[in-house]
Amino acid sequence: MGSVVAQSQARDLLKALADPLRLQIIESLSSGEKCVCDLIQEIGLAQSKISFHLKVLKESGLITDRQSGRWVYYKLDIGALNELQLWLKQLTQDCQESSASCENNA
Amino acid sequence: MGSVVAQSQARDLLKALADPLRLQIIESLSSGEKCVCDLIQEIGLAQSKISFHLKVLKESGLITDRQSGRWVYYKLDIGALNELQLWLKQLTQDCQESSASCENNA
DNA sequence: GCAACTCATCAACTTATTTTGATATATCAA
DNA sequence: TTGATATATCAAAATAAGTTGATGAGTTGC
Repeated sequence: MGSVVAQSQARDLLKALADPLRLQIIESLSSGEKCVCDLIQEIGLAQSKISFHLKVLKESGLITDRQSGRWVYYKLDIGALNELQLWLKQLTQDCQESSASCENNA
Repeated sequence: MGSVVAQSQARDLLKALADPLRLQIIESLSSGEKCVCDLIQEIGLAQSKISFHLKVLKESGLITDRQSGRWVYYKLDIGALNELQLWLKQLTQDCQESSASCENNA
């Protein structure tokens, strides 16, 4: 109901995460900052493809970049991940507050 | 790294959530169980459209349905939301464990 | 300067997703 | 049974997203 985390923000983050290749990148970056070349090697796909998805992730705010010489390093932005966590937490709370209206099949 | 929550599961949930209309439905259902007719009224869109997205959400496991007479009621499945929360939590933990490799711009 | 290297970008193409409008199925009430 | 209501489904059209291969821009070492 009274969402603290904007739906539009959550939507952008979710959309950015909703791609298998981008998830791979995200999970790879969870073990530390990497340059594009590292990601290309690790994931084993065309450079333009990786760059395309890095751009999407960057625009969503999930990752940040930093240039050093010829290399560009990317890392996760924990703030964005926290926003999403918060949004989810709210959702489950709202749900539980509204008279047992949530199923639990976990 | 050693992910407890499968990436593939997270991906399915993220993909299902990554649509503005489906997010609207999800947020609407966070205030309680609703029939399709309620959602149509609330959201103000074509029935086939709503039904289409309900199906996607149901297939992802985010919602469950129950028929009662001519009506079909949908509700959130908190278990799925918890899975996603867990996945996110792991991600941020992995990130923080790997030597301050995460940016915080929140 | 020049060549090699890292990465970004772009246009054309391919693929996936969503929307639309129509029709089908099931339930109920009369 | 008939007619109305609620929802699902489907094929076609529209839109969006991802891929590909090529080119461009900045950086470095020679």
